[in-house]
Amino acid sequence: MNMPLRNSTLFNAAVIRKILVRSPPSGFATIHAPAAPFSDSNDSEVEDGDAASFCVFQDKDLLRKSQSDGGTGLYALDLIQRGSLVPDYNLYSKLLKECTRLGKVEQGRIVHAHLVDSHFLDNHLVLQNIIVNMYAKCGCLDDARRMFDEMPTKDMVTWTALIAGFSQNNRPRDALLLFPQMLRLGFQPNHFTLSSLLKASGSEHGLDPGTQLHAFCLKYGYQSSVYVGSALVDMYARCGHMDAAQLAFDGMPTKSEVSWNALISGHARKGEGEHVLHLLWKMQRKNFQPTHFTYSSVFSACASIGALEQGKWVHAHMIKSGLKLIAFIGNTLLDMYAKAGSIDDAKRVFDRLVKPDVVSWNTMLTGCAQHGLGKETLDRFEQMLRIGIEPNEISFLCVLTACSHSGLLDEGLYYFELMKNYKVEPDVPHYVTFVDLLGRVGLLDRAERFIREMPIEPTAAVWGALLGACRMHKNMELGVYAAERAFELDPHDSGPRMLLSNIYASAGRWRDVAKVRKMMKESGVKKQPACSWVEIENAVHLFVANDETHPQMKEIRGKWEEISGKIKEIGYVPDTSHVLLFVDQQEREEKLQYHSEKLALAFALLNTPTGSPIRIKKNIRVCGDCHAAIKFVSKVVDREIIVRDTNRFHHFRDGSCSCGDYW
DNA sequence: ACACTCAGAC
Repeated sequence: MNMPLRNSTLFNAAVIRKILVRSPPSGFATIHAPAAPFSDSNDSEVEDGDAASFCVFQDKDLLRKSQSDGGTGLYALDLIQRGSLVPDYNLYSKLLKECTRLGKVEQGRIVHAHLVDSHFLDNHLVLQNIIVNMYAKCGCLDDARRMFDEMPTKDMVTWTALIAGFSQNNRPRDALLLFPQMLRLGFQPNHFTLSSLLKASGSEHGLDPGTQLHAFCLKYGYQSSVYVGSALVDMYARCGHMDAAQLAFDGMPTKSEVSWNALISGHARKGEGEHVLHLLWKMQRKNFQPTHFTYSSVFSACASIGALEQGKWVHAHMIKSGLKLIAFIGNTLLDMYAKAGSIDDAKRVFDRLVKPDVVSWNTMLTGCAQHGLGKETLDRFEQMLRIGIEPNEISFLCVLTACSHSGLLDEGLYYFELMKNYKVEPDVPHYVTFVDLLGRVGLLDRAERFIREMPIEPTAAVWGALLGACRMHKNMELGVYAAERAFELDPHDSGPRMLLSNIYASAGRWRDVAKVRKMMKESGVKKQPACSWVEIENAVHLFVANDETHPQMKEIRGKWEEISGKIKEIGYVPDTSHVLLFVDQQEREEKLQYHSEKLALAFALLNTPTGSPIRIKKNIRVCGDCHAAIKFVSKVVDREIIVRDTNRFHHFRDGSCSCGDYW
């Protein structure tokens, strides 16, 4: 007799029996009615599943009664147990499928136990498969595996259910390892299996498994399946091979929204905002409706290039299309507004989320921290704890970043300690941020000691943080030491060398500057070219230092000269220590004048209405001279100027900056 | 009768 789980320790039989034989809940009349089905809500992510699960009961009366136990169907099981409801395959499978859909494993376990007890499961491959699938979908992979192992006969569905479980629950290795086993036993993968396996082979292990699977698909002709095709597109995109992804996409005989989304999200991950917007437009022209996935990718693409206007436009488009603002997409929308420079819009989106999750909170915290709202970040974090949202490592990283950006030493110390209470292990980024905090407030020696006493090996980034602090406080000796440590650990990063040459430059040690530059050249380290961009009327304009190529360059230079004259009148003195060149004072000043952010600013002043805020994005940190200049400009033109650099936002208004000259 | 592909915070 085949009773896979009868004696397994998976279930506490006593407990289950107790639940099964308990008397039906009383007082139906006092049970409050479920939420009105048509209540107006922005967020429809509220599980409507409880209502749906009632449909397993044909009997209206039974349906109403079953609501009393939350619609889980336990009441039905009671009836089965008492013999007043005769179970059949249909009822069992519907119950199990509902449990799967709603993620209610505990209820599913009870149904499972019941099936075991009643011997209904014996030799019933299909039901067994449904159970494997239920555990796998609910993330109980050990249970799924156990069930799988105990099944004397399996078919492709069994294998696929387990493989899909692993690949959907972030265990790609386990999914891929099943493939050879399956082949060895003579099972031939079909398009169900292959799409799951392809999903599991995105990036993590390089291109190898993916291409092998691709060969498999070709051999058996499965590449024409929409599922397999989309999974192929996604796999190549995740491995960073967008050309191969495009090829796979073009080769699909029939496409779906999912195929488009896989392609779009690939480009979005690469930060190719323009192209993503182009694809969104193209997708619609081909009569495919953008879905939540599509918009989510598009918003994150807009976030990465800081395209606020285009993002807003897409947002409006989404609203018009009738898609609701569910948490799924709300988080990326929130992130887009925060990253594109409008923290107020971000807050508005956050306030409208009905069920903000950890990710929503973290996104909001990051936004506040990056906009220099240190106190607010901490307040929100405390609020999050009060509400009972469990903070994770990213939450703490946000909090530490906020402390660092706002120079809140005591708070930083407190939260670093607090991590223990929430069983969050500090990782490299936390150490980097903490060193940054100590360094900024001038505790350089303490920062160094902290690095030495770290329980994990410091990385180049950790030393880099100390180096940055040394630059700020002009401590050359320690700076050089930190730079050397950083070089050792990561010879390919140009960051530490740039910082070091900055330190030398600000001390006027031009010889050393030259030495570092020579080193960089010899080791083949390439400095990332600095650029700034502004978005004006749905177009992004990009500038590099001393740019000559922009069609409006003459006017731009003219504008800057005019502004530059005005700010000098009210006290701006060019700080030429940021120009690392062996040139005379005059020439240095000239080079400085046309840093990319200044060009972008002049361009924006020329092309935007008076009084409107100006948003500039930059791919490296804003230099000290530009920072000083922009402060004066904000006063002279009486406008808010928002600059996003790699780390944070600077809000310039009326001659000062939100970062408190501290970045 | 059961199984598959597409978002997000650092």
